Amino acid sequence: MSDRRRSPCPIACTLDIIGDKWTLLVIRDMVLGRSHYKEFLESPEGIATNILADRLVKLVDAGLVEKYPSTLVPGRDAYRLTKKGETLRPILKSIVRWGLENLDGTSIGLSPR
Amino acid sequence: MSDRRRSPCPIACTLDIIGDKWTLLVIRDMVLGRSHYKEFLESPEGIATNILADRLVKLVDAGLVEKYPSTLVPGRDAYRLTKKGETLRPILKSIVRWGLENLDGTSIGLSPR
DNA sequence: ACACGCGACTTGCATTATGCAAGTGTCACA
DNA sequence: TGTGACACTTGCATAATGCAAGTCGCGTGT
Repeated sequence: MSDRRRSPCPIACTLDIIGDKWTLLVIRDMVLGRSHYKEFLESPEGIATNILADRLVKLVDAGLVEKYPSTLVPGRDAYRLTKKGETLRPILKSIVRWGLENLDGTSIGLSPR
Repeated sequence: MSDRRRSPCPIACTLDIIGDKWTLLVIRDMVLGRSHYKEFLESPEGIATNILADRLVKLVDAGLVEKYPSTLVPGRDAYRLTKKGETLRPILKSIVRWGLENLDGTSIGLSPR
C-alpha cells in the first residue's frame, strides 16, 4: 500500500509526511483552534477541496490527526491534533520564527475570525 | 516572473520556499559539508539530476545558497549555504528531532562518505 | 592536435500531483 | 417533504516529478 522510505534519515522520513505546501497549513489551522472542514477551506491560502480531503485522510492515517464528533455542531464531524500531532508544534514554531525573521511582509494573523 | 504570495502567513511563505520533498534534503547535505553537485546526487534518497539542478537554482535565487569556485577541485564550482541559509538550521534541527522521536527506524546517518 | 573521460547539467517523455469547477450524498431543520 | 448547508467526489486541464539518455566544457594522457 504505502511506499518504502527513501532512507533512514529523519529529515527525509519527516518530509514524506509533511513535506508539501499544504499539510503544515492544515496543522497550523488546527493549532489555531479550527476544527471543521469548512474552516480549513476559509483560510486565506485557499486550499482546494480535494487537496484538503486528501491531506486530512493522510494525516489521520499518520496518526497526527483524529476525527471526532463535533460537540458544538451536532451530527457533524471535526478534526483535531492527536497527542502525536501536537508534537509537531516545535517544527511549526521554528518555521514561523524563520519566516518572520527572513521574509518581508509576513506576520502572524490576528485573524478576523 | 514569480508568483504573488498566498498569504502573509510566515508558514505559508516559508513553505513556498522549502515546502517540498527535496529542498531541505539538499540543505541538509550542505549542513553536513557536501558542496558538489555530484555529492548531492550520491545521497541515499536518490534525487534526480533535473530536480537537483532546479532546486539549486531556486535556492541561489532565494539567497539561501551561493555558488563559488571550488578550492579543492580547481576549475570546478561548488555550493554552500549563505548566512541566510544557515539560519535554516533551527528548522532542520526541529525536524530531525521530531523524526527521531516519532518515526521508527530513523537515525542520523554516520554515513560512509 | 586529438580522442577520452568525467562532472554538471539539459532534454524528452511517462507518471503523478495539483488546481479548479461542478456534481453527489447526508443530515438537521422548516 | 423540501431545502440548504456541509463535506466530500469526480473530471479534467495544467504543473511538478521521476527516469533515462544526450549534450557541453574542461582537464589529461598520447
